[in-house]
Amino acid sequence: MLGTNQEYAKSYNLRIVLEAIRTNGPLSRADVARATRLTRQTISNIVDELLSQHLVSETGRQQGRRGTPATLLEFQPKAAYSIGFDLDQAHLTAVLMDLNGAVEVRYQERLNYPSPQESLEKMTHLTEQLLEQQNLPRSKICGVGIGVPGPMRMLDSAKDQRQVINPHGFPGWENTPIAEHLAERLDLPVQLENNATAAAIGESFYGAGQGLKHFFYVFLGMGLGGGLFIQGQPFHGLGGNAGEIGFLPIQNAGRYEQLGYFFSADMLFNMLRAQGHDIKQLEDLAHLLAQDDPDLLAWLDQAADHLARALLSVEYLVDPEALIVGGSWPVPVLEHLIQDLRQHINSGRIQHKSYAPELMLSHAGEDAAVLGVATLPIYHMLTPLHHIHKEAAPQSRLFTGVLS
Amino acid sequence: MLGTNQEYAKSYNLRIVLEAIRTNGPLSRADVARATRLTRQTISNIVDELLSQHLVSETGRQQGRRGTPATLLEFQPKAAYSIGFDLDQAHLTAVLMDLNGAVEVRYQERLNYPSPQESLEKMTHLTEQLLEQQNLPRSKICGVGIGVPGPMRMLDSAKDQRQVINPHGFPGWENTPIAEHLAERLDLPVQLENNATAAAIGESFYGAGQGLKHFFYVFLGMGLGGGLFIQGQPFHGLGGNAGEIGFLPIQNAGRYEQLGYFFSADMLFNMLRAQGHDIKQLEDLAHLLAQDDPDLLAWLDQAADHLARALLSVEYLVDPEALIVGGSWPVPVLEHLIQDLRQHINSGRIQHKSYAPELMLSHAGEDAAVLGVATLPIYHMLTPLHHIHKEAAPQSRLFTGVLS
DNA sequence: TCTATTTTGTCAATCCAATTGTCAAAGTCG
DNA sequence: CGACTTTGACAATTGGATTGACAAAATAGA
Repeated sequence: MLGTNQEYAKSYNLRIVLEAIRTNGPLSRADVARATRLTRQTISNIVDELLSQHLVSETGRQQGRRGTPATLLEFQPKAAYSIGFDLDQAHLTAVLMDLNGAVEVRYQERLNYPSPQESLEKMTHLTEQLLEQQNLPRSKICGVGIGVPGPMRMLDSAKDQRQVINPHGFPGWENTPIAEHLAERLDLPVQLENNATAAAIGESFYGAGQGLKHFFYVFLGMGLGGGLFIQGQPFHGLGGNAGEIGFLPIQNAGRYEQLGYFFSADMLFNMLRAQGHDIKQLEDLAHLLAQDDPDLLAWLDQAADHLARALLSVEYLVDPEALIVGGSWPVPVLEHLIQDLRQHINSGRIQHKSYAPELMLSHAGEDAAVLGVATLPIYHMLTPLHHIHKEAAPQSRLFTGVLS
Repeated sequence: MLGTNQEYAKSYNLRIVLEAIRTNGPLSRADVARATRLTRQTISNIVDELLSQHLVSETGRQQGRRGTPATLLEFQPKAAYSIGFDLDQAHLTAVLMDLNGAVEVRYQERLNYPSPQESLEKMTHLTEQLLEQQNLPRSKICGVGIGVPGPMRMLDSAKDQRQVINPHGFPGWENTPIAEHLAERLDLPVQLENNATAAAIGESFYGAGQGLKHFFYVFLGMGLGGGLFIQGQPFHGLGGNAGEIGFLPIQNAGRYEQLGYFFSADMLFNMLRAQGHDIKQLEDLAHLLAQDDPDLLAWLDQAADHLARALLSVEYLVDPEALIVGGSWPVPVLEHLIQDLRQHINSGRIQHKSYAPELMLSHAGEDAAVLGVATLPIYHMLTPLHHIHKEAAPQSRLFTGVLS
């Protein structure tokens, strides 16, 4: 229960102005003033600060209308960069992206259940290498995001601090404060998030979720994850497990089973191998689908049936604008699943509803997780503060003078 | 995407200070300053305004510690009153309550599917009568809340304007702008809410939900309703139907059925009457339960089984702190249902979780709906603004000078 | 008992960001 | 070409939080 003051109001306005230019730009100062209901003078002052930080630039003038031609302001995506690392049981994927989400460098390495220590080494080394290769000063990196599979534990709900716990089928990672360790080594702010939520954040910032207030994100990787977006913000719930539909108990043949059970890639691989298929990784599923393999199709259909029921619950409980399906599955397989899902959901939706959430495919493609993870520091730096009281200060390394 | 300024920051601080005193009072100015991280001087100024509006009063001094004895400030619940009307197919219930939620007058009348016109007449008349009886000037009424069963439609999501649509089994009420009509007649601000959400708001403000950030409220009346609280605020979703679990499709014997079907009081009454019981209204169920009536027990158990699955979905999707069960059922029947629910939920929760939401009974008792409805205007008047931008102005009639 | 210390709440002055008002510049409309 | 619009900056004002100082009133400890 904290009060606020001018300073916090200012940092709020700063972010609002920057966000307006970023998402609707190019805009003139007068445009921004109208959009935010602040005065032109106020916007002028704020824009001066943004210009001096090179977060926006003046690009051209708008002619054709009456009056003085307006000076157009544009967001400068190369003002800073972000690094994302996505870790799972079999890969380390890294990405360097600019503030617009454009990938400058992508790197991927196959791993075999890496330990936290090993991962830490690799991430440290990769970061230094990236900075050198791209000739970027450390001060231009606004932060590092790490994505891990599986649930997190809320350590300090005020600070939104979280830790990895019990990542499903990923031994050695229990209770590892990996973000703190990497932050110390790199002297950069590091954010940790489970890769499903990170993908949802990425989708909301750059992808299909742009502009949506409420949506649910289904993340398909080696398992099943989910992320819930409410009021334009990721929602974690009490313990940080909101949206984790992988653990959802559903009734199957009379007894309860976790929904994630029907989406275990390991189990699918074993089943397919037993049928004589040569399957090593998720990418291989695209081949099988192209051949209309009946085993895969049957598995997909059953999975869709169960998932559809969970999504119906989401629809009626949360009443969202969209259900977005993404993850590291090959895109054709995702598309097939979405078709299946659509059928199952429609047959379950009895009530004649005047509207229904849209079921759509993630824009990010198979790299949804890394892209999401890399947006974490950007999101924290740029997103408008939703609470303007005295604690809502963001921890962005860059532009602390401006955006804090 | 709106900016903010000093004025909005001030109205925010005003509410924060009042809320601190209301919920944690009595407090000294210095206490409030520490709690809000504002300066003592700022608090002094704000408190002066609250004193002049009689929203708080100075009550005694705190001795025993070092230093000047602190002047204690206390919330003044009689500074204003609120009127609530709960309408359903068979009743009109009215309540006059003070800002602490204490009921001054309660009135109930049995009705038989009243039309909007008839209800409007009755509510207008009752309001005038209440004011006269209690000798209250109109200016002391901060607003009127109306509760109706069934779903609403979001008319203007920015202004949170909503209308009744298709109330289940309540003909003549489709698309009725009842709130606007009553507001015009009474010249008072009127808020409309479905009674399940209203009950949840009441519970969060005065009852078991006090202090909880995220909870789900199950409302049992003539049908099944629900309300979702997120970040301490009622959450409506895109179309205003979030939490409406009555429409949730669940699988039963191979085909989908709406969850509300298993909670239809009309169908229960018919069934019990066919068994020879004399049942007219919900209150009569208490008798049957006291006799351990097997028909009722079986019905309750089946209902609990289905509801438990929905609540499991809530648990895993939203990760709330509590699930609260309330409504207009007799309290003993609610208690029995909760016992049943607890068993069913525990048997479904496979994952070994380190914590689980608490399943609890509403504090409000059988009047949960009216009490919740009457808190609507109070909630809107007192609750801290969550968005401090230029549109978040509250429409409270009273104290507009202060709290807007 | 007396002094040092702590704490409260107010007064006065300052600070800071948004607002108001004005105006020159630069275009379009008729 | 003159009337009108629109932009963006300058200057002065406003309003609310902050800072610093202080008197008053209590307790702790000698």
